[in-house]
Amino acid sequence: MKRGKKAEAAEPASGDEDNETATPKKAKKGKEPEPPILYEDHPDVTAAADGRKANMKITSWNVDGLRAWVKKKGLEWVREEAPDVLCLQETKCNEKSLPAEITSMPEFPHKYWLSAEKDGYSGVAMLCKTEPINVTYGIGKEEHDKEGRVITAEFPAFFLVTTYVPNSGKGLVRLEYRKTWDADLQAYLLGLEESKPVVMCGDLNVAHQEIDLKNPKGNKKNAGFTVEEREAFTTLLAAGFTDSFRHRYPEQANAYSFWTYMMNSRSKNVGWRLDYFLLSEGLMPGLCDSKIRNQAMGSDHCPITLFLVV
Amino acid sequence: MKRGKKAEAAEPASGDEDNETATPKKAKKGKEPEPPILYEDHPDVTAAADGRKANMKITSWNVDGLRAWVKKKGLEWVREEAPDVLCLQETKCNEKSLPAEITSMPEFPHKYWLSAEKDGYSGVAMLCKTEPINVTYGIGKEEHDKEGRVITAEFPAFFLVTTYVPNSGKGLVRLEYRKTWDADLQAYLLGLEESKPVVMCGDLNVAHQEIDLKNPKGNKKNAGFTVEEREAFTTLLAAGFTDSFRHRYPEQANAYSFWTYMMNSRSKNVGWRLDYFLLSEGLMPGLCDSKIRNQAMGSDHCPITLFLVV
DNA sequence: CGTTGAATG
DNA sequence: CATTGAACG
Repeated sequence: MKRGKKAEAAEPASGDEDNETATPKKAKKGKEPEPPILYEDHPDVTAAADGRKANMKITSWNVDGLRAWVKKKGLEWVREEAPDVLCLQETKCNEKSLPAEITSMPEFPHKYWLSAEKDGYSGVAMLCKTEPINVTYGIGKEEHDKEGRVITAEFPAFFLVTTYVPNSGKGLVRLEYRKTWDADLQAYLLGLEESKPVVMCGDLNVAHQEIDLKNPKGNKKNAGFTVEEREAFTTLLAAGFTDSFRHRYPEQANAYSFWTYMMNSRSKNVGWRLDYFLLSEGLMPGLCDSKIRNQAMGSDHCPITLFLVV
Repeated sequence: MKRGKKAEAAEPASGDEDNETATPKKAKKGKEPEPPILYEDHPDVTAAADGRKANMKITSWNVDGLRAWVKKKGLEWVREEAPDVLCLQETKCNEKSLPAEITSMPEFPHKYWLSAEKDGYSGVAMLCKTEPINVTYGIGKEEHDKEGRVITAEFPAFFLVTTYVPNSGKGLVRLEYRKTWDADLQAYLLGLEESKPVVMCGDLNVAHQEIDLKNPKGNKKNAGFTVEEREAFTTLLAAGFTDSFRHRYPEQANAYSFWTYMMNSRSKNVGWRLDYFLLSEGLMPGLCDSKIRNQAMGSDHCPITLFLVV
């Protein structure tokens, strides 16, 4: 496996995780600038606790419109990052309209696309350096599958599932649908796990705990931070999945992967952590690092990257 | 009255109109570049045949979206042109969304806006240096007036009507409505004329004769060059109006005011003359010049300018 | 605030 | 080909 420059320059894991996970002193006055996000300054950890080197680098990014994101040089960042697998959400692009810059990308000879019935809505993609054993689309329920939200790739040691979870909408108009989705997705993942461990990544459209968004108090009635969405996430973790970022950085505040375009939220780091890598129990010993690439621009989400040994 | 630099630099009318109206030799081979449009190189004529100097300069422009046109520096051209009255069509903007650049323009202290019921559709405006005696909106028929297509300003010596005539649509789906419109507009104009002569300007959405568009043969079934639209225009002229440009330049070919954005039509001068100043009989002795400003960019139409003595 | 297709021209 | 508001986020 080839890895990107940053990964190759990184030192192996060395017991310095305590520093990385230290919570910076919280600014008490509302208008003061937030403390820097220290974990981002740390080099990627590319070996597991047992010393094995990562052999799988996976990046996930909600691109909020693939065509605009390509124009904004999203692919140049991807080339630098050089993951083995690139998972994209909210492509909003059917296969016939894909820009040549991405369909012809030689770094990823194996490309999988899924779009919604409705044009310009939802849509996910997975691009791979090495060919998966098998690739499937959707989760086997027409109600969900017409929205183009899930691609599953089977690799020798695990399933990789990328998903764009339905937004519950303004006024929570789609929260009921979302609850059906959450139950059906969990059932799907547990089904997969009967044969192999699973990595699930993507825009899960929920901030799990108060630490996962800037303004928890004001958002308890808003899509992405309702009790229902948060509890479904808790239930999924209880069923055997681990939130890899939070596992690595249990106390890290101000670490977000989404900022609304409105009100200059990103420059003020008023954000949400909505993008995740969840890992089955069996994969946890191989977890090297789980990072949020909050400097990468081109969407209202930033990419996240997982380093894994399998 | 203040006039623009170009107008003040122009010599008075001097009997050289024959040169201005000479038809350039027509290129016979289809792919050869069209001859230059000679009349455009001539200075504006700012006096009438009887020697009186123009005291009214009126510009009309279909801006195809006022907000985009402002961003494309349409107003800078207007400042250079410095007309006494500026008539705009297809503003596609309700009054609350007007850019400050135009609502605050000191050159035109008197501004009149009309938009369609449907947002982002149709809409006309009239901006004046001096205040009209009276201004009215529409032509008194609800069916037409909800589309925001006519503003009438009464000046001491004449009515000025600016209009955006309904397009008959792809497949002529709206030709029947257009025929109603053409009849009703003519009735409206003749009603005005009973008290004062009339100048009507705007996007009339018809090329009158074969000379008025590049490809007459191919457009006989298309909106803007159907027999019905052309005959309605002929009927209007027969009722006492004169096409001021064609009167001044009776043989001038390749003189267009509209080019579709498609197929690089403008760079090839594959266009239509759709924008007009029509004058009542009584105003004809005061006609100085009627020009097509085909160098002005910012829309798929270019502006036209009338010089008049009243 | 920003992306997308639909309507309109 | 270009502008606009609607849907969605």
